[in-house]
Amino acid sequence: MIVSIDYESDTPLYTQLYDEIVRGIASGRLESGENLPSVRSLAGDLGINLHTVNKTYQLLKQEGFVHIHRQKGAVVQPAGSLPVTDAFRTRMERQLESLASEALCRSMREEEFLERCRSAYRSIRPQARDTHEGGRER
Amino acid sequence: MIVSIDYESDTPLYTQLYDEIVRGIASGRLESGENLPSVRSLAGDLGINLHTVNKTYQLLKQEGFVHIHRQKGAVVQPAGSLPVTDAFRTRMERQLESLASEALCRSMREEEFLERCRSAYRSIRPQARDTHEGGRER
DNA sequence: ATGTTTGTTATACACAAAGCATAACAGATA
DNA sequence: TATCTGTTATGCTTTGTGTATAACAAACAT
Repeated sequence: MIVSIDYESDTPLYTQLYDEIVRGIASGRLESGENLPSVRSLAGDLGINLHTVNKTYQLLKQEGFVHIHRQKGAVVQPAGSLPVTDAFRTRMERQLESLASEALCRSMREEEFLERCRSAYRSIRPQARDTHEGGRER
Repeated sequence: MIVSIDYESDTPLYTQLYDEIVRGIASGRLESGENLPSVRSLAGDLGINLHTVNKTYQLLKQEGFVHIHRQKGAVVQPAGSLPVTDAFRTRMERQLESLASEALCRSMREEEFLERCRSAYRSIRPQARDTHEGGRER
């Protein structure tokens, strides 16, 4: 698993790490049942503190993306096992409306806005044709 | 102009204020050439410090949403005057991919994802039919 | 001219978040 | 038993957020 961290970014390290792992799960690069590296080894590879990685893992556990067993480490949950919660819906709506507002201020038309949304979605799983229920990976 | 601030939110006050004003401009509720309230009066109305409002105005000025003249205060720039910068494109792409990743993990299909994007866009300007070039407001 | 309102700048302070360092504990495994 | 795992506990520094107070300069109304 390759993760890249940007120390210049203004987004916290644990948030960057969280986003990258969620993306990995969504893309299928991190398969269900796979083990994430231990907090110590990942922290060592990235050159950051163990607690920063641990904070990321706690968030992932809290959101249901991984389960954590002692000694086995963090294991990726099946992608379809997570529901679309109200909290996620609300957060998504808020972020989208914020983006749409700025896009409108820059006179980006609905077409282009939606095209960018579509290409963002497809950039995560370029190979997926219709992957909603079954969970067929490859 | 009505702005609501949530003190319980984890997003900073100046960011909330920024988002609300940008939304106001995008929606047309804040028209081009209109004056924003002074930093002191808005701070007074919201019950927050003048510097917090000033920080928001500085951000808005920096991004080109308003111009600031002494004594006249902050005036809203015409909505079409802002270009789609590379910085905005990059930020939009990053946020969309992050949202799409989580949506995919929750097995939200492309249809629903795009439908939510569309409804977010339209919720900003419910009346706009095709407002791309001319800047016809009403 | 004078006083008021405007944005602007400068300090200082309190509080929380982020990140790091170090250490220790408990469970699982070889 | 030794080693790896996640976990918890302190302590510390740096940065971001928000407030408080004060002062300055430009524009405007009287």
